[in-house]
Amino acid sequence: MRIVFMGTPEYSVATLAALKNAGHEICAVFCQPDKPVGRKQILTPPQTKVFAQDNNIPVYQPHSLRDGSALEILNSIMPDLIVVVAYGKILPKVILDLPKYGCINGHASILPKLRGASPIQWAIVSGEKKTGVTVMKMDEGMDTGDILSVRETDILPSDTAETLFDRLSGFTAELICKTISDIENGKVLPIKQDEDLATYAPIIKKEMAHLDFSQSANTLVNAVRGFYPWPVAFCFVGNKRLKVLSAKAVDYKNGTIGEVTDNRGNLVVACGNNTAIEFLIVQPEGSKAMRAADMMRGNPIELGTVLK
RNA sequence: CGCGGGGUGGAGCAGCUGGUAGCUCGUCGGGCUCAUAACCCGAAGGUCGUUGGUUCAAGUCCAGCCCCCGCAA
Repeated sequence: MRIVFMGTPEYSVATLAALKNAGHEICAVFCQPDKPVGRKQILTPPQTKVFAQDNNIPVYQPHSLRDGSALEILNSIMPDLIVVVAYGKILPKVILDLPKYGCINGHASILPKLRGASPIQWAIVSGEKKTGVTVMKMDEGMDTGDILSVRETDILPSDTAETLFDRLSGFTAELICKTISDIENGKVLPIKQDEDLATYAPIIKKEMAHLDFSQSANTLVNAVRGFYPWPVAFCFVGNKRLKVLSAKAVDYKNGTIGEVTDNRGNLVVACGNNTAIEFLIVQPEGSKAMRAADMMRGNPIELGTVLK
């Protein structure tokens, strides 16, 4: 099949590679423009662009899909299908309608749950027991298209957004390829989404990862897992930021909300509902990540200190 | 020139007013104990990021360079 692929980050690359390996003709890759990254603001190309260039696939990075030039390009390509995975832009109707088989999207949740930009993180943060990927026929709404196929996976206690990204990235690649062959064979059965069950996973802002110790320890642990490796859950010790990369719920002994109740060899903080959380891996401002016990050795936090 | 913290034995840190390095932990050996993130004794392990400078003498002052990190974007 003649396919145009739209996707930007590392997460999308697995699908792009799988499509190519499946023998499809990737006519073009669309991705976001190169962006300045990090402290040095080094202009960095998206991972899908790197892959495309390595494989001699034409790359387009339009700032907008609505100014006509993208449509012009697509018209000249006349793809059979457009595959979208984590592209980061809304496709206008004229583009949705252009390919013979329309546009399909791999979304990292079991729709209609967790529509939106950050379904993987929110699945963990909100304490879901399972999640998955959905391939849908795109329409004009945000992740509202008819469902073509689904694959589920359990969220393990050891999962973080990082591990889940990994797993779902692979699932998406497999499911997209399978769904495409089903489309070719006329075997797909589009299913409408139940609007009443829809939930949303908004784009994540750093402030959302600010730990609120009035919540219960399990909720906070979920935040730590879901916001890893970005933006990383954090709190403040005095006026110093402390990132929490790994934590677990432990038995509550005493202490008011946010109070350090154990600082001997480990770091335990009292949380809401008479729960307590132990920080395992932390990163003090200006330092690298380290075990909490190590930090306490060189920079102990006194018992009774209240973290915010 | 966006703001800021930092590079010291395996880990985390101290060493701010210059005179060859200290703390907590870990490691190794030994002891004590029913037992312990317990305690006691002993040991190994550091060209103090790098280059140059000031000085009788620099981890400690000065200049340049490299690297790591928080914020901001």
